[in-house]
Amino acid sequence: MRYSDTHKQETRDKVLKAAAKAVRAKGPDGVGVAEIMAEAGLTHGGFYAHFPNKEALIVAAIDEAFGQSGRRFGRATAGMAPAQALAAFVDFYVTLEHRAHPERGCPVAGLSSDLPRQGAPVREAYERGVRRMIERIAGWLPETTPDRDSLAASLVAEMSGTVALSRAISDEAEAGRLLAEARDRIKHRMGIVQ
Amino acid sequence: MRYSDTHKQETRDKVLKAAAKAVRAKGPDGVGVAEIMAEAGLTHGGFYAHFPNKEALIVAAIDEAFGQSGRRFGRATAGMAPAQALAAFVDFYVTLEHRAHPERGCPVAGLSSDLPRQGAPVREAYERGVRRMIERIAGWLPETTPDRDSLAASLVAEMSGTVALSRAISDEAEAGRLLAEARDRIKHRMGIVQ
DNA sequence: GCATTTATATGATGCCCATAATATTAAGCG
DNA sequence: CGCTTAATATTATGGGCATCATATAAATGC
Repeated sequence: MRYSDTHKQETRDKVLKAAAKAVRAKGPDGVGVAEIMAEAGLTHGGFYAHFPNKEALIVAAIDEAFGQSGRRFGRATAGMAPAQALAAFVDFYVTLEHRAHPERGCPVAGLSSDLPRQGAPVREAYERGVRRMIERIAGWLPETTPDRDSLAASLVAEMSGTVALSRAISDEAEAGRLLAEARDRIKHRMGIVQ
Repeated sequence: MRYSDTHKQETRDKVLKAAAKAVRAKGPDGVGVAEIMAEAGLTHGGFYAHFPNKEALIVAAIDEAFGQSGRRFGRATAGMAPAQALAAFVDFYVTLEHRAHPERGCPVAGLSSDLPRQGAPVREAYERGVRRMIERIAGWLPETTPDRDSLAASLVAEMSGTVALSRAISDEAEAGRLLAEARDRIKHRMGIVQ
């Protein structure tokens, strides 16, 4: 059927958003084409009209996932001075909310161990996203900070590692304490002594 | 065929070791029973004489993997005073060598994003291992440290997060710099200012 | 040295997956 | 208004997987 000019684009977008969610929830290999299409309200047959193969979808989904969580963090820190933005970022990232929702969370926290096993195109998409995240944080650090990129990478490692670790702790209250203490330590390390 | 009394035990052990390796290399869902049995020099049929099902093998493999890397770290820090052991641990963990070999590395760095998707028994095995690792590190921290367990957890998060992050950086030299800088920062944070 | 026993092998079943070929459907042009 | 065309659905194919039933083989006890 010949749909409106924008229809295919809209469908592609729905598929992509479903994939970005599913990929974070179940990992690139844990999710199926048919499942994603169903989530988007379609059947699996039409998939290849939108993407050449599953890997291309995963690449696009990783980009989309980084884009989504980037925008989300952007909103949480909009209009703030660098130091405030940093603190707000930590308070937004290192939380029980983030622990509970990998499907809409940061791919670095949710996909770190899956990615090394993926093919080169997927790994490259992930690496691009990681770099963007490190640069964003580096930009918030005082210009006088020695080795800003290195500190930013270290902060990304600690924040994502903390959220990942908190997901291994089954007791929610205990995980909450772990996250709260980590927030304090991280902000302290950033030079934000509150 | 009736083998010597210890033969079945030995076979189980070979299967388990193959699984501990494979699970870290490919993730719990990325590895197949047949593949593991082949790695152990057997065919898939005999598997169910050793384990009731795949999940039971994964549980045992996670325990074994934590045990292995625990012993490995134990050897790297044997006979050292706590402060030296801590430093040696960091120098052993946060390395290109560890980045390059997930299959014999720490499960916290290599399986963090896979685990939340596993069934309860597997998650419990992982949680036990994580706790043992945190306790080991806490035991090395000075007794005067306030909140030793919390600092230990924070260090585990940063170390495992750093190794995981370094696996996303394709350029080895750049990954090497990231790891070297992280080692310094982590030891500094532990109070080991070298 | 043969029968019993038990570890491992072979082969089968049923399910899920990615991909592809073909069929169906309806929007909008003529 | 009906034909063309493009978007999506249906169905097919081939492979991989966990699990299980059955077959084979060899070491020990008699």
